[in-house]
Amino acid sequence: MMQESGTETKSNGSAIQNGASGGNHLLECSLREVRSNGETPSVEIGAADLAHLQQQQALQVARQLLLQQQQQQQQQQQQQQQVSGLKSPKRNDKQPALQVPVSVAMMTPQVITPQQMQQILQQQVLTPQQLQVLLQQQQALMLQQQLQEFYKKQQEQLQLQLLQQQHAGKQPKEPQQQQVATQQLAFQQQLLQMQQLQQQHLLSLQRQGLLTIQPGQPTLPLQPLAQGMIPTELQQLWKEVTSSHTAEEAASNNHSSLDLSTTCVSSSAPSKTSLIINPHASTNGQLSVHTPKRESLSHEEHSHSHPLYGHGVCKWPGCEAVCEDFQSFLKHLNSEHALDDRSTAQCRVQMQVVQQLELQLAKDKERLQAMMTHLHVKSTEPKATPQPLNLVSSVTLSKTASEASPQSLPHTPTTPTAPITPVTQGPSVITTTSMHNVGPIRRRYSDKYNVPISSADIAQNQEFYKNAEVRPPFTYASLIRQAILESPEKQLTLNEIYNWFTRMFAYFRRNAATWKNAVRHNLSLHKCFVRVENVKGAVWTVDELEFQKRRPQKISGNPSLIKNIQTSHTYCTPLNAALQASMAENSIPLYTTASMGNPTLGNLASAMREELNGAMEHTNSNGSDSSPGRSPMQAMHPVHVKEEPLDPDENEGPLSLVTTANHSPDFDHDRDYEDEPVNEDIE
DNA sequence: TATTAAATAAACAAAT
DNA sequence: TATTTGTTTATTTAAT
Repeated sequence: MMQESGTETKSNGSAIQNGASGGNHLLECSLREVRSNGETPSVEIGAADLAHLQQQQALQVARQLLLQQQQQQQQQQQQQQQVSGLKSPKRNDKQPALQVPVSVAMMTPQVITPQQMQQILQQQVLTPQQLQVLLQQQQALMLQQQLQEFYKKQQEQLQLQLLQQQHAGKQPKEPQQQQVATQQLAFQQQLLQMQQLQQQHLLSLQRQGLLTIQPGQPTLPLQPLAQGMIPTELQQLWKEVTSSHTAEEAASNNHSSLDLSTTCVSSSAPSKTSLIINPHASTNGQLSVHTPKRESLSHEEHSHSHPLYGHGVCKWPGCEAVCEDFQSFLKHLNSEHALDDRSTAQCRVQMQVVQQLELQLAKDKERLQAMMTHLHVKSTEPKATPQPLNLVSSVTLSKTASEASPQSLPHTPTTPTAPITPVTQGPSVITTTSMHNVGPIRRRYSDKYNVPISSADIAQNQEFYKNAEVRPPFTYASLIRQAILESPEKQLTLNEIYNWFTRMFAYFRRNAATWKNAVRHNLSLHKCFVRVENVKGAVWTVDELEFQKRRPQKISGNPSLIKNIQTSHTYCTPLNAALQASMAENSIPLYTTASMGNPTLGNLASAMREELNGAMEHTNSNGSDSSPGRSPMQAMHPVHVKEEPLDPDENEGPLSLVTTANHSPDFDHDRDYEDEPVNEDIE
């Protein structure tokens, strides 16, 4: 099982390399896709033959396009020398389109002439961000134009072929037209993939130091990316972008360019819109939010924390020249990485690198989302396995499962733009510690301090555990406490606790005798649970002080974890805000103590506080002072944390559920499972 | 390796 | 009497 997942990860991680070297595979995949989608059995020529033919044609045409493009560029250069500023008014037309989301600008696609571009650059009316947007737009436009041209030719050829077929086989027309469309799609895919492969190949070569891009190389594979602009313009653009910004700005800059360029390449889905700059890119906020900062720009003064300079080394890709100080670095930068074709090409390569990474990340995110959704859905389906579903094994299986079974989730291609934040990898639900659990689970889940828990996780996890028969990674004590704290009066009868368990966790809808016994055992065992005689019987309450006494488990060997904890500790207030926002986002009713007497958010905060306190105690444990009360959290909810020696009985282990189970929409409707006989099926 | 916490199982008693 | 509730002990497992 682990091996499976391991290899999965591995193959994912090396996707870029695979992409670089496995071009045929990619093409085959796309062709297979196309075939499966649009195969028309009535055509005499085999689909494979056609595809092969088309592939060759596509290659030829692509080569022609490259040559034409170079010729065009030369012509443009000549024109540029002849004409000056004739079309300069368009510059003003273009500017607002840049400030507006890119997609708007793309609605009236216009290729800016090199002259215009030069003027824009010279007069510096645009911010570097805008310039880069412009750059991307131009590339996309040119690419689109060329593709259109390409499609025209392909269509002509196809029609010729089809005519021949008609004469030969008298096939009905409709399927053939469909085929034409399908083939066009295939061509589009092929061309894009070819470009992608070219770039990847070049990238890998360059990375290995096997290739140095020389200016003016006639068949430079990078050329297609720089379509529509002469290298000098690109360089100027890039100079604007790179030299006039702080590291931070440069980072966001990169990001925007990345989004845009990603769109050009990420068109594995053969849609025309994929050639247009993705609206998603403009919604990232990077593009429109930026305000012009030209006034304050003096290039060298800006920040010695140059993104291309660090630890005395030039971080230009493939350079690593040692520069003693920032000044020498700047000299080096200007001399070695001046505005030439090589630097420009390297910039493009870097952009490709980033965009590939982004692409990969997006894919993996989508995959994760699908996995989560799959598990969620799966749990509602009749299950073949009598054993409680093990989360990790499910996750491990989910990929193969989703691949194998068509009934698995609908993949949503629009996921990247969906409001659902992809679940943050790591500490939340899926923990490697929950492995191997089959049947009675003895495993303890010590991910108690694997905070921070993202609010999205919380919402998702809650629903997840509600529907998936996955054992929650929380101790019984934590769960019981949570159940009690969620109740309006902070007290529950045993039966109500049972009901909460079954309501909130699908896992506890079976093996009732076992877990109920455990619940009772925990209630009796832990001092933090206080039995109170009531009119209608006995109820259980939580003694928070006792609960706080629990000895937190040690955090060891994961500084990043501790760091995270500290971070979230510090920013717990924003965290709460984010939490609310997220819950609103996810349409989860937000119960507050004030509004409904339900302490959901308060509990959540307190739960987090507890976890954080515990964590902080331990991060400070080498010192004498655990000082748990000084945190902002504590300021909000002053709870003392005793530091006396602890009774093992009071120790509580893995927690952090509190956050999970808190936002149940039907959270205070005890009726859900109240009268239902709990499945006592398997014993 | 020893210790500890948690899960699990089970015996038992009291209350319902 | 049967079931539920509550307590306690023992054992196993995993983490530290």
